[in-house]
Amino acid sequence: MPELPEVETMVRGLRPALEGRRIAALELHDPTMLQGVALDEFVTGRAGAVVARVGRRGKWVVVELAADAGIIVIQPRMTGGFRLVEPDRPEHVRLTFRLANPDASVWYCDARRLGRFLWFPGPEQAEAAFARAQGPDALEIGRDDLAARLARTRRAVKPTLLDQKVLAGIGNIYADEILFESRLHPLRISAELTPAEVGRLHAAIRPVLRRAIEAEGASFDAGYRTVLGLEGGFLAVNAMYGRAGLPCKNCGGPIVKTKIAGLIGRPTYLCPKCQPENRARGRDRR
DNA sequence: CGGTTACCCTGGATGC
DNA sequence: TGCATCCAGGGTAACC
Repeated sequence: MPELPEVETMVRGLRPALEGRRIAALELHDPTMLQGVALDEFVTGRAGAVVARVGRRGKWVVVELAADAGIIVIQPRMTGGFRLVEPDRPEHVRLTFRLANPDASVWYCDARRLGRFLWFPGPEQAEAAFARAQGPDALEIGRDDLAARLARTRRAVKPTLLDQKVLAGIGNIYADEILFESRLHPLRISAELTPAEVGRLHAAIRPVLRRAIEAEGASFDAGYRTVLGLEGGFLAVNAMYGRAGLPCKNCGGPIVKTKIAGLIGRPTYLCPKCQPENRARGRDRR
């Protein structure tokens, strides 16, 4: 579920609960979700550590510990999220941060268990892992950098936006919002976008993500919630996702839900009129 | 290298 | 009502 705005909302909610606090114990309820470090080392080595900082890297949550206790990375993937305040222990808890003085628990919950926990002994190792998996953050990438990365591939532009190595943070919901905002068809060839089109695309990314962060993310069904268990409000104000058959906010025509090549089975929402597949004056119209 | 596909999981919604 | 099927915000590995 969580894309950049949802993860950013989680991180903002986690900071006051975790930063400066001592972890009395880490409880890992599903060891198969831990990667790259032995269960025993992960758990025993973190007991007593103090959380120095909580941050975000693309769609990953980064928990930096003080005094050489290393860096915990949590990838929520599809159904992961955190809970701070619940009347009872929430469902599907996979990792618990137990805090002392005063006693408190921060729960990581993940119905489908697709999420992953990583641990790195220091910033160098964490940086190396980030660099291996992710390009620049979608909120920070410059226009020229984006242009160069698009020029490098003949993939369709939507799969390129979803490739975390190109830029980090955009997922299936926000890719559609961004492409609509920039009036680009998701199947346009990345390397064939004109400088003006790349400019529109770049100009759309930050405002769309910022708007979603203000709304505290996008919630539907029993999926993503804030750390307080509240729904994010983005799907009440968005333009595309989940709006098949409803009027396009630009032209009033019906929004189409479809599947496109290059993505496994994920839905794509677009307005065929506002996001034409062929460039208006293109000569290679088929 | 670039691109495609299977697969990891489970719960909720939909269809018969 | 009960059961089968489909669907989902992500990411990796294997393959062509």
